[in-house]
Amino acid sequence: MTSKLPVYIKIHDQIKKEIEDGIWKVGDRLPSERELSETFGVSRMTLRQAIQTLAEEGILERKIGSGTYVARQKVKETMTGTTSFSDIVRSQGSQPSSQTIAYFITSPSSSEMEKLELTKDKKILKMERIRYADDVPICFEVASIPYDMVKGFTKDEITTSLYQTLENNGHRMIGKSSQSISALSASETIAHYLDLKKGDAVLRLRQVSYLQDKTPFEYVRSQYAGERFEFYLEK
Amino acid sequence: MTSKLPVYIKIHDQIKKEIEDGIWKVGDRLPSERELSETFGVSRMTLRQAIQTLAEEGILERKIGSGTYVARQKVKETMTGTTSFSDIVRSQGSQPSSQTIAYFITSPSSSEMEKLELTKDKKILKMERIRYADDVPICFEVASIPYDMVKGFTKDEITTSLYQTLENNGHRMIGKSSQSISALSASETIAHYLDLKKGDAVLRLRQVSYLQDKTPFEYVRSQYAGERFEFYLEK
DNA sequence: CAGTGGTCTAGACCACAAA
DNA sequence: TTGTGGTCTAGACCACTGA
Repeated sequence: MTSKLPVYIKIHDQIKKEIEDGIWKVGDRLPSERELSETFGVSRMTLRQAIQTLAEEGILERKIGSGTYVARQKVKETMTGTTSFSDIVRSQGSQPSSQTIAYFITSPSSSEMEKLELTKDKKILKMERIRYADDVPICFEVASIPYDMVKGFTKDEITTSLYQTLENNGHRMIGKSSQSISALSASETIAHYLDLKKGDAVLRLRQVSYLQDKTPFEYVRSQYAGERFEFYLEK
Repeated sequence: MTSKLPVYIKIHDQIKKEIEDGIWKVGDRLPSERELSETFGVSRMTLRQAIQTLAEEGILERKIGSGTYVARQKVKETMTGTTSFSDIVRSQGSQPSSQTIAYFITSPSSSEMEKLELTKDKKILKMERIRYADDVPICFEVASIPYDMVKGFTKDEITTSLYQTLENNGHRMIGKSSQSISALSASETIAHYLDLKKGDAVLRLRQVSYLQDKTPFEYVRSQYAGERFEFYLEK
């Protein structure tokens, strides 16, 4: 239930929703903190905490001596970035889908412990899946997530859009990610998954994603069918 | 004067300094918020603001029910997104070099006309070269540049660092670039250049670079030995 | 000038971690 | 159970903005 959430989170969610619903438009000035605190029936400090989180997310903008305004919405790109498979596929006019090969909780390997900054007593959620564009296999990926990070979420919430779930339901702020890209020849297993011949060129992407406080929350290793996929980047 | 700074900023600075001075070491638990607020002679809310900013900077780590700890420092500043081959190689502790295979002026192909936004009466400067790290071949690349853009520069100015020459000598401001990355199998020619076997996995990078006024000034197609090179990105 | 966000106080109760 | 950080209150004064 949402009723156990802190008040300032609930206020945060409501104001955010009101902006999304168009009640407040870009550039609008919100009522003053004193007015809002009265409206919501909380102290000004609590109301300020809600405004604070919204400001950190870039949704609101505070101006000393003037007021609090709805900020112009910036690139939603930051949320998904260069590696959201679904968005890339959709932007090319195809339909993304995926098949989950494995989904289980286990202990972290040494590289997972290092990348996710975990101790060996922690558990991770591990997922393996094949991703498709219009039913053509494009990518095989293995994702590892600290189990503590997704405890309480449904499998669907985790597999469909982890980023969105963490931000909207988990109130975690997504930060940067570091990635490395290289090429290699397909193993027999990968060739089978991606409908390739063994030895065909494959693009390997390793990605560690972090929250805004620098806590790593996802380590993904992907192999893309080289001839069927391109990464596009802008700098 | 520091005296006009908010109290919580001054407390922030002092705690940060004490950590830098080694009074608190990584993993140490700080006194509780209640103790610290008494020590500094402020309310707990004010003290919490100081702790808050330090936590956001990753200097401190809070643990509910346990205490506040000095976080392990994770610096590793963002390696800027520049896909400068020389910089990447140097950052990995190797020595970059290159061998020019071809360097000539010609008419643009249709894809070059499109990417560089040229008409067919314009000329381009075309360069082919192999790039090395510590004398190991890493990459074969073909670069196309509108000839008007580099008229008057020496061959050395163009091949050594085109970006620097354009900015310093040409007074052109470099802007964004768009890139695509995919994987393919090495052709016989590429295999020869990069000391690979035909069919080995190769990373292909296509890059169009623009000035700040959106004028394209370089179109580069590179093929990297897949097993010898990785791209690192930060988003 | 009046109104705004920024800072600060001195309390309080809660959920959680560790002993 | 004790102590911790997390949340929350009902005030207060400040520096700044804009009319």
